[in-house]
Amino acid sequence: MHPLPRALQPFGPLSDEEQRLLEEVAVTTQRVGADHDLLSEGDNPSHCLVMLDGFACDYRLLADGRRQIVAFHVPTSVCGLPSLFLNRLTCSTGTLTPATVLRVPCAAMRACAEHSPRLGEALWRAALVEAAASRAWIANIGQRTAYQRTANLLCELVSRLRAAGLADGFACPLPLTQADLADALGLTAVQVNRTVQQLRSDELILFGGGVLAVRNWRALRRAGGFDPAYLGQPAATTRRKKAAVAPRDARRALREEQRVQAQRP
Amino acid sequence: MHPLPRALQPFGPLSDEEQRLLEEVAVTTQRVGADHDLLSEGDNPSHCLVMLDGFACDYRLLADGRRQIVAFHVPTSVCGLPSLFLNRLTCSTGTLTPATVLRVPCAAMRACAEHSPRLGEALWRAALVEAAASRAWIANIGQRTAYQRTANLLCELVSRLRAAGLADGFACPLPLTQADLADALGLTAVQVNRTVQQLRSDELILFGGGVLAVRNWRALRRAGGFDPAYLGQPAATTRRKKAAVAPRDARRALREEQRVQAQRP
DNA sequence: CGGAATGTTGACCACTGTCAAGAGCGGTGG
DNA sequence: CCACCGCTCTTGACAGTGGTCAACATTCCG
Repeated sequence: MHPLPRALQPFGPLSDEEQRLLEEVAVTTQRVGADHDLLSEGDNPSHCLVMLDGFACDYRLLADGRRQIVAFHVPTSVCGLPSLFLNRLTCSTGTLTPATVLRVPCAAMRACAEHSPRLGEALWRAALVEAAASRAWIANIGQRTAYQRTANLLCELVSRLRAAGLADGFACPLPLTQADLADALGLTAVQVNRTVQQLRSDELILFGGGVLAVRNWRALRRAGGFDPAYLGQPAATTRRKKAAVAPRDARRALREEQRVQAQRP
Repeated sequence: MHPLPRALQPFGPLSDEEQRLLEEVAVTTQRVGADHDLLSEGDNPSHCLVMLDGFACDYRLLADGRRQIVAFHVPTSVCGLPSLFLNRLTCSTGTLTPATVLRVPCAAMRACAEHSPRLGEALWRAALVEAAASRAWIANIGQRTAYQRTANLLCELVSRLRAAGLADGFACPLPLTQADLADALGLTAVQVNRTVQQLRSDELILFGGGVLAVRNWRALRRAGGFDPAYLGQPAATTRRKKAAVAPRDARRALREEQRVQAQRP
């Protein structure tokens, strides 16, 4: 199947005609090397992109040169959706490995969306799922320890690579350096190194040579508190119904409970 | 002006007819108390919301009861855009103070967007600006110290409240507890307390009694490395053109430069 | 065969979390 | 009117996660 309709398919079924429409829109591909900026903060790009091959990320550079990666792009990901309707990007997109991308003119993409509502909805869902992932990313960095964070991120990457059909079971290509992971996790490369070693010695993963293999998926998920719901994939497990308690009360009750249990012995 | 068109106006000019359309769609308001969930993770709500009065936030609860706030909603904010096209929310929205909200049926909102492309684009921009804010939030939490983070968040809040017309110069209502800020910043309440005190003693802010007053806007902005571009507001200052250097090279060069400077004395 | 990028390790320490207690303040009910 | 209660803010002591710095090992590539 053509890469553009395939990239949007997870976000809503498309008719044959809609697929053909998309195929006509996206015709130019581009090969770029590693560490190459595909989209730059402040630009007003005329194209958005589909990753055909290679890995990329969205990142923001701080004044002191530190880099925060805010999203990863794996093959089949659509990048640059903000440029469809905003005239100034607020974060950059760069490759992490050599990559091949499909360039899709924004104007044509918008025209398609206006012409076919279902296609427009698919684009909406793609953007909203990405936004949901960002919010999950915030919670990951804001609340979890290095070990938990790393486990969680690896879970996300494996899930997405599996969904993209790039994994062999729970093993997948993951040509990211530990420094890349560090910039994504808000940690230093040294700390990521130690954390990865611990994940290895806990027999949760194998990671090296551009390949990640999960040895114990359940344990890795639990370690990272990973819930795939935000990826837009149907949850594999049954969701437990949340108690209908006001949030602050719930937390208070929980703390109370823990205090009581602590007094128990 | 009616609150719904006013909420969307910053994201694209609307014709009189489009404004009237929106007024007809949004007719029911709702008063709720503090700490009340407006939208819950896992739900498929039939309405999205416009904040008329009061403060709210989007948050995710972790398994251990910790809360990460991923976005604040101030009066005039639109909440719940994801429910327009996703059938399962992945984060909750709850009030932080008593609040009044306008309930907008999702189906009607979608119909409006389909009927009027300009209106649809305004919705797109609203969602994309929110997504951009999430990414900035990630960078804030991932890379900055408590002091910088807090300064940055306060800058964002003041900017948005000013844009909403709720500020008097650089003073604005901000009825958030230090615990709320802590949950937003990925810090503890104790640490936020100490940080706020430092911001006060540095004569950057006054904060208390539900009011925030910025005493030194430039210094606060510098302290937080705040760049308002992502809020969709035209940047107040001239943007400096970024050097056309590959990111990794740029960082390497920067580190090199710092090392050299460190050797200087 | 070098040289650069990446991964690994150790020593040290600072920022931030944790725990605990107390102060101030406003609301509520007797 | 006052006492009480809960929430928020504040402060101190202490601990620990993770950062910094620096060196070395290893792999990859031209």
